[in-house]
Amino acid sequence: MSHSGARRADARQNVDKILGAAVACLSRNADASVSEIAQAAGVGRVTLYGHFPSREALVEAAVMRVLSEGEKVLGGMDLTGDPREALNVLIRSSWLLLAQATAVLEAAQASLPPGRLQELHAKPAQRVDNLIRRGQAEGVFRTDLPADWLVSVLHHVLHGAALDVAAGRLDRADAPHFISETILAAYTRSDK
Amino acid sequence: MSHSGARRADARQNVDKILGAAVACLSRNADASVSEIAQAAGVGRVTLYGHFPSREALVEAAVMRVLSEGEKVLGGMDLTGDPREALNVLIRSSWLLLAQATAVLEAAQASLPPGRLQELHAKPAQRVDNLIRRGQAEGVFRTDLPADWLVSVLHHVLHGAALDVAAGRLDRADAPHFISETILAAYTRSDK
DNA sequence: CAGAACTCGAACATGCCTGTTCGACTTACT
DNA sequence: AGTAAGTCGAACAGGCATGTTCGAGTTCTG
Repeated sequence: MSHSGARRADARQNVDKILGAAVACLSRNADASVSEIAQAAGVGRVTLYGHFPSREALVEAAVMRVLSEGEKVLGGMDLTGDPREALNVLIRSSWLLLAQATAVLEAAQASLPPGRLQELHAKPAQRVDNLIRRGQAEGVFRTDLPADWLVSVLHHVLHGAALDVAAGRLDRADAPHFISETILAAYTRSDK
Repeated sequence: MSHSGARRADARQNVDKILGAAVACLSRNADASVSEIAQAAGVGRVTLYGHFPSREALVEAAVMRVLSEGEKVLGGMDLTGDPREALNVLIRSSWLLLAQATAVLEAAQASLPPGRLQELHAKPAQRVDNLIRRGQAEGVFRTDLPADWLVSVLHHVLHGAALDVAAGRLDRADAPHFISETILAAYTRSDK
C-alpha cells in the first residue's frame, strides 16, 4: 500500500482538519476568510492553497463533506413507521448536523455558481421531503399547507435554533426537545 | 418656512430614496456595498457620503427607519383581545415589514457595535414578546416551551418566508396565510 | 540516512470596498 | 436672474482578501 501517494499520512490529516475548520467557520460566518479558516485549522494559508486551488473549491469540498456526513446519518436511519416518530427521531439525532448543513449550504450559496448547489443538495433534501409527504398522505400531517412550505419551516427553525445556540440565547441541550415539539405542533392543524 | 434649511426639497427626497434603497438592498444582501445602494437609489456615491458620513451611519439610519416604521404599525394596532386573533392580525398586516426588519437587523449586526443593536431593537421586540407572554398566561398558547423560544420561532419563520419569497420559492400572496397558520399551530400543544 | 513530500512565513500582484478631495455642472429658492 | 446648495464623475489613499511565488525548514518514507 504505497503506490498511489507518498506522504499521505499527515497530508490527508491536514485536509481533514481544514475541512472541519471550514465547516465550523462557515457555519458561524458565511463569508469567513481563507486566512481565518486556515488559522482555525492550525495550518498555514499556503498549505491550504496547496490542497485546494481556490476558495470556491474549498467551499465546495466543505459542502460535499457535510453532505456525505448527512447521507451517512440519514442513510442508516429508519424513517419508516409513524411519520411523527420518524420526524422526531430524525430531529433529535441529527439536528446539529442538519442545522450545520443548512448553514454551510447558505454560505455556499454566496460563493458557488447558482445551479451547482441544488444539484448536490438534491438527494438529502429529497429524503426529508419524502418523509413529510408520506406523513401528509397518511393523514398524520396537515395537508392545508403545501409540503414545500413545511420543509422550509423545518429548514428555518433548525437554522434559527443553531444561530440561537451560537449566540448563547438557547441552551444546546434544550434545542432538540424545543425543535421537535415545535415542528410536530406546526405540522398539525391548530383548531379542529 | 424658509429659515431652517435651504434646498431641502430634493435633498431630503434623496435621503429618503437612499434609505429606501438601503433597506431593500440590505434585506437581500447583508453586506451590500455602498456603491450598490447608491446605484439602487439612483444617486452618485459621493452624494450618499454627503448625507451619511460612513457606511455604519447609513446602516444605523436604515435600522432606525425600519424600526420607526415598525413602531408606526405596531403602535396603531390593537393587540388586546384574543391573543390568537391579535397574533393573526399582526402577522397578516405586517409580515413583510417584520421580515424586512429582521433582515436589516441581522445585516446591521455585522456592521454595528454589538450592544448598539439590541438597544434600539428593545422596545418593538418587547411588544411581540408581551403578546406571547400574555397568550401563555391566559392559557391560549402553550407553556411547555419558554416564551423566548416562541418569539425566536416567529422571528425565524418570518425571515425564512421572506428569503423564500425573494428566491421565488414562495408566492408573496401565500406567505401571510402560511405563516399565520404555521405559527398558530406551533404555539399550541400538538397532542393532548 | 537520504531524498522526496510537505509545510510555512514573507512578500508580491490584483481587485474590491471604503472614505475623501477636486472641479464642473445642474437645480432649487428668493 | 443670481446665488448658494446640491449633485456628479473621476481620481486618489488606505485597508483587507484572494491567489501566487520563493526559499528555507521540517518530517514522513524507503
